[in-house]
Amino acid sequence: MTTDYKRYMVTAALPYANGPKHVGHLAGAYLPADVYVRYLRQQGKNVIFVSGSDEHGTAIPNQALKENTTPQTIIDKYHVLIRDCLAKLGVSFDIYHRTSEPIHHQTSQEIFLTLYKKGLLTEETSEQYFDEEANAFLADRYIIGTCPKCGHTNAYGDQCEKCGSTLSPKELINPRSTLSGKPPVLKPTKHWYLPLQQYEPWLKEWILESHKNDWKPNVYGQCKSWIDAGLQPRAMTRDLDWGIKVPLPHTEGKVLYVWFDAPIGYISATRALFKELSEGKKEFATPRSAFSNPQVDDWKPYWQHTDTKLVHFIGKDNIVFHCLIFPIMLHASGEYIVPANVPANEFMNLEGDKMSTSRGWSIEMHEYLEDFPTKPDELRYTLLTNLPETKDSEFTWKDFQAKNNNELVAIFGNFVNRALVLTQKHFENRVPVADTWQEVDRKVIDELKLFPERIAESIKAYRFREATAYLIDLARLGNKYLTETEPWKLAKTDLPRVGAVLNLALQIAANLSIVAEPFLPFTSKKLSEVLNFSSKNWSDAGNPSLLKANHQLGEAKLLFEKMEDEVIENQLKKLNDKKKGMELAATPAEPAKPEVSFDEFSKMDIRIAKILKAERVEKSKKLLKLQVDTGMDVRTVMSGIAEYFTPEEMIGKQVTILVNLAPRKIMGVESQGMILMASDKDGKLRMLQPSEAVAQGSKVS
RNA sequence: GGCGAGGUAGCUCAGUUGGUUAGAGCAUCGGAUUCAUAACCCGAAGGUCGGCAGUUCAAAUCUGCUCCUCGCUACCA
Repeated sequence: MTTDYKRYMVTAALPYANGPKHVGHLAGAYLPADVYVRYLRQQGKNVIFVSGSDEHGTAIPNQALKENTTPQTIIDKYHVLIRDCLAKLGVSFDIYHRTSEPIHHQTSQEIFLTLYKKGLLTEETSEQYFDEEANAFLADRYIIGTCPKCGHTNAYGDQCEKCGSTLSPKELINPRSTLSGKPPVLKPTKHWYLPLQQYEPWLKEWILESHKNDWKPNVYGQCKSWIDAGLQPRAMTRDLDWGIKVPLPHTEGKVLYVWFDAPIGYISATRALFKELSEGKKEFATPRSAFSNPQVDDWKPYWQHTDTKLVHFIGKDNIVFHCLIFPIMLHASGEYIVPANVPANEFMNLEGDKMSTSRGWSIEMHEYLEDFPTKPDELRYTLLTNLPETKDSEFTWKDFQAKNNNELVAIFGNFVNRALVLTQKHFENRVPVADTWQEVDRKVIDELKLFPERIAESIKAYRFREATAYLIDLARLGNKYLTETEPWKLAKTDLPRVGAVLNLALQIAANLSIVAEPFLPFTSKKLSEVLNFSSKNWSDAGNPSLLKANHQLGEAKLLFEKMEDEVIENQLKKLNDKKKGMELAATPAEPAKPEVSFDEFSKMDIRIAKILKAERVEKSKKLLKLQVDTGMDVRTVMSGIAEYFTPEEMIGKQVTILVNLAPRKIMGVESQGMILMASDKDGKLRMLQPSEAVAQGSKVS
């Protein structure tokens, strides 16, 4: 795949504006994308890098409910927060847009209409929950009920926050509307579907055949899995009042599915970039390249010409949308190109556990920036050396400290400092003359010349961790050179030779300032100032005579500072405190279910029973088959508790059972009753037992 | 249960057209050095490449089975 591309269109996943984003998101998409793009710019390539806030979908109004405010307030708040954090961390978008902007609504509707007019969307009427009192279809989030997976009584229709399962409203037990509190009714509603299965042959050809070798195994594997499983028509519209209106008549209360419009946000952002450039505005745009005489329609080549290389940087949770659904949309429209690659990363864990904003186990970007406002590169470096490129990786604060102290300070910073201090001491802070090169110098120069290509190869192959390691290796080369030539000793006897050595050491430093730019842009800039050398052109890298003799150097300063144990201990403490805080905050009792009468309650016959036998159920992860003595009889109950209890520990236990629940066949076995369990906030189940043993069949009332 | 991705040195991770003593960084130990933020530089030690079987002259790498982790998905609570 060495096609000569005329331009590059690089996207980083649109962060969902329902909350702050953590460093796992950075490691997943934004940092690798930024390194890639910065490198391309240094190569003088024509490249545009876009992202923006994803502001539609059910979770936004959901979050608004939680924060007791409006969806608009939510997106305004998090759009600004995320945008500013990414900027402070050096992520160099040409534009950071947002999907609530009119131009995005327009673009999304255009693409929807293109598909519609080509007859590529199918109309289907299905049964959706409707609140008769509020006279509205209920979005998934407006339906609450008992989670079928963990028994949580206030699960949302799209997701159970207790166990994290993705749900559909119809799966909920005892659904009720959050608008009226009443049970909703099923009512037919019309939606437009994209028949994904029709594109299977194309997907097989495009991904399974032509990208077998150049896409990452994790990405390719997941695509194959989905394709092999058989694709289904997917609804492109929803009954919802928050989002982009469906551009067809008689569709009040219907919007485009958030996953339809979100990736289109990349296109809208590119459009917005050229619109602003052509009008001389910079509302969202922060162009990093000079665009000569930009026109409104200049976005088109980036999305429509086959000599453009389109690359999506995302986390693994987005693979199906970026590799299958969005490409199908683009392909089906007949007007757009599809991505050349989607180098999705896996997830980054934190201190041995999964990162999660809601559980408080995370390092949010804004939190890091508050505590380390002058250290964006230190975070970039730690993340880059440990990106989850092939499998989930792990961030620890101790590792952060070690990488900072042992690599950035001791190798990179120290090398530059050594060269500068010696130059100040012996040559009045000017680049000394290098008369002749000796054997040792020539060897170092030969090695130096290899670095830019080596680093570039890794970047081009999306191996950013490896590329970052090569960067440090260049500083290592410098340290080794100084140690071998020992200029501080020669200073007493052979000053011209010292000059030659320091000249070359400074040339290495200048090279570092160029090749470090994609990875450590702030350090690169600082180093440039110290050296009074500004070129960032990649083509200059590898050159051993970037700095002319007698060139005046700038004021020396340390590039990095050591991090003490205390700083790290504070962060660990902070992390644990935050987690505890979140657990407490999550504890408040959930709102009660709708009132029931005594008669309704007394219909339920709840008893204490003893478990006589318990066994696992073949082919089921969650079910135990129990024989229980109810005092009246011995019966079989299927219970979904296998993930929390072993059969052995259940035997002989007294539990609470609903005995007059209608029997139901589960996995081919008739279940006569239901074991009642207390589900903890993390979804864990606990038996409900009498405080002292009672007779089997004792009534609970 | 199905599918996908992983399981390689104390830690974090590389390593597939199968081929000589399996690599890097950090940590550890030893040496050398003092220009430098006690940093750098050199060297050593450290691995049944999850397990079992098979194909092969040769397996971390291919095949089958198996165990463990993660993700999606299914039965179900």
